[in-house]
Amino acid sequence: MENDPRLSLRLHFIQGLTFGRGKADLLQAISETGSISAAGRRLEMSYRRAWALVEEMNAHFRSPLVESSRGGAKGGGAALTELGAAVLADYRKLEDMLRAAPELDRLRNALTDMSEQK
Amino acid sequence: MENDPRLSLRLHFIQGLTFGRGKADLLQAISETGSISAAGRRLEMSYRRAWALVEEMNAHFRSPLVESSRGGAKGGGAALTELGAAVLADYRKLEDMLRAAPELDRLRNALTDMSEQK
DNA sequence: GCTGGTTATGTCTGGGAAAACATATCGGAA
DNA sequence: TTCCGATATGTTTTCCCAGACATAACCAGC
Repeated sequence: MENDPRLSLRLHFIQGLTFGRGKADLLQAISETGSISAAGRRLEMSYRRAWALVEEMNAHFRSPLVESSRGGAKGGGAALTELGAAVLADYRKLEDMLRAAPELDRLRNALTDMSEQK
Repeated sequence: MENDPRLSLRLHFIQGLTFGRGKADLLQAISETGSISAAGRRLEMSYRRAWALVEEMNAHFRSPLVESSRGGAKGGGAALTELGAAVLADYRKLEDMLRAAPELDRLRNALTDMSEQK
């Protein structure tokens, strides 16, 4: 009952900001692991990249989606802000809505059957 | 009543196939102009690119979305197949559904106000 | 048998994004 | 005061895709 690997939804707003499955999964992984680096490992992306995505999100939203702290016993950590959690939830809602749409099934059925291809 | 320039929806299926605003607009332009090259001009993309997109779509769907003919008085032309029209219509439906969703408004409102930026 | 506009492809190259690599910094705990 | 794991960035390298350019094939009509 994990996320449907066959589909992802990318929203493209003006001025180049996009928000899609990658950022949503990253937010979720951060909220579940408590750190950017652990989230990066889970999603098999470099810390560099995960951090860059977080920075991009924080910059494009009215207030940060992720807040982080350095140092300490565990080296630091990160967590979703209230807005971060809300954005993630809204995105998942849109995903669910899409997944439930009959038009999506029709589109899928129109695709070539890839089950036997590499 | 034109398409919302602030938003675009990209569906990403397995094996690298994506279907988003660009391909949808191209299909629509082909159906309205009757040729790939005219559609490309309208959308300000090279014929090379427009044709490549058509080829990609035709390859990934069970049957072609666009059928074309060469030569003749007008040099040739292209038109949507029944499936092509159906795919386009379904995609627009999904767009509309998304646009009407309250979650999308919430996401937009959470973005930084870009009205005063370059 | 030319003409013209279109479809259909091949090739080359520059730029930009992603990955790889490298540090610097932080601070609680032991 | 040393250590560790995490945050925070700078720099370099790789690589792929987009666009530019070029050319062939097609065919109704004149």
